[in-house]
Amino acid sequence: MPVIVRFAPSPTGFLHIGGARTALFNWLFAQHHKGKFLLRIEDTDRERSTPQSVATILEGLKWLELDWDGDAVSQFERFGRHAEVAKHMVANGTAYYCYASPQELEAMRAEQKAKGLAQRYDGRWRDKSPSDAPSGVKPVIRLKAPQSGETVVHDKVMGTITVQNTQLDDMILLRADGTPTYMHAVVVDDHDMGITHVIRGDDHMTNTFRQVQIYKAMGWNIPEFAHLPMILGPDGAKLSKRHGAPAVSDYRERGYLPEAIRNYLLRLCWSHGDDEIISTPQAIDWFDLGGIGKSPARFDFTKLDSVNAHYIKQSDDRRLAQLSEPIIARTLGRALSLHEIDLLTRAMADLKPRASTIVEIANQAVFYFHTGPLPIDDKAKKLLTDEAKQHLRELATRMEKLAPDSFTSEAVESLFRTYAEEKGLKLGAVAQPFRAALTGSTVSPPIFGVAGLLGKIETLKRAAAA
RNA sequence: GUCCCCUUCGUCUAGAGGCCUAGGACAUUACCCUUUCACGGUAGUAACACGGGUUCGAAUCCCGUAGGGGACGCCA
Repeated sequence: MPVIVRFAPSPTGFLHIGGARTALFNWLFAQHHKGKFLLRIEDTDRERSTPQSVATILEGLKWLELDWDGDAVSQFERFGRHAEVAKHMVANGTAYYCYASPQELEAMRAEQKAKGLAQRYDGRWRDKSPSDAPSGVKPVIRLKAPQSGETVVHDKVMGTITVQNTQLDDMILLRADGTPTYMHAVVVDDHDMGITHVIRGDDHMTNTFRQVQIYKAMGWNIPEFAHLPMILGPDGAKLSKRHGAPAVSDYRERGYLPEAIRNYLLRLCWSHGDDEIISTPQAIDWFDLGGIGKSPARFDFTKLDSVNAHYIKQSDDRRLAQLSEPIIARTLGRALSLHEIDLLTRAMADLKPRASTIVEIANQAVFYFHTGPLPIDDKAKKLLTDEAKQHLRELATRMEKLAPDSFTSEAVESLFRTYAEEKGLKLGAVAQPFRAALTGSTVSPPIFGVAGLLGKIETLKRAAAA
């Protein structure tokens, strides 16, 4: 039987990084088994669902390159089918109408809480006959859940878990307005979509018992379940806005590469021996439910940085230039010319080993593109002593003699080395002021490479301005 | 409160009763490389939550305790 999985976000906000992990695992599982990865938007909550959220979520998935099969299914649009199934359950005796008002139920729960009891629906309409129905009240449909025995779930991650049926109440399947509850809609949709494996966050773990009861009431096949442990913030609390970057789009803005996010997320709660850097094709080949751990993982931004740094080093220079250009443009207040983008691309070999995000690359690259006076930071200014400037002037005279065509990093370097040797100086004594003059900073890519890239005219201009 | 789940270095994890003197990665410390910062290389610090069992032998199996997370909506 072919594998069919789904990712089922509710469109009430952005794509959460935890949701991205769930999507990734589903996608990987489908790829591994050459099955299908479907997308279903759980938008039955009309109050909170928005089209913008749907768009944001789809955009996030696309950015992560987690392509789904077919069109995204809107759960809300299937409400007729949900009602049909609920009514069928009433007809076959596994569900019933309940006329209790929300206020009445709230009072019931308050009383249970006051008595220190578990808060559960007490089944007050379970055995009443339809003739007892008050007129003018729209009923909800509730599941007639088994009141004895136990419900067992064989989870692919958590193992076999059991709950006593006395712990579960008669949940609502269909609201008074005829729309389905989440619990009901998930089961009907998963069944109709032919979902074979339900892979989701373990906040749904205890819901699974109730969902299994619906499958059983309808006599449907129960899919396999795999519940993924939560992703926690660095402090061990549930990952949220407070931790800085809950949304997938945050990572994009901060200069992370999608393949790095995928690799990092994969390694949270899943492992393949000691392997850390795992390419996507390799991940597809290796991914299995058995490799998923049971305990929740904390999100570690530092480790993400190092994974990202790895993928940046591997990345194509042209792509990196394209990705960093908009950030440089924002700093400069103008777009880069094609010629400048070409320069940026050629600088990338020196830029990328010293950056862990695209944003860092961009920040380190800005100095190449200053056309006006170069801003020089305080540390760099201290390097430009009178003595250093004197050396720079002499060196400039020597550099003047190089033809523009032979103004290469090698040529400039050997010129500097010769000069330092003649004067009995350490290379750093002339290279550092040179760096300050060309980049305005004490930290930069190798300075002779910078000079070569900048070219004779710009290099001498900056040296003279210092 | 009731129920369900989880617990190995600071963090992510390897580990399926003897291969464990508990391995790897990130972080961290020292050194090497070096024109700066990085990259890279070498070495080091650092963990089986606690208490009982079972067993010749337990990080691994069982039972408690503690801590953490989740669920208990006409939200998803």
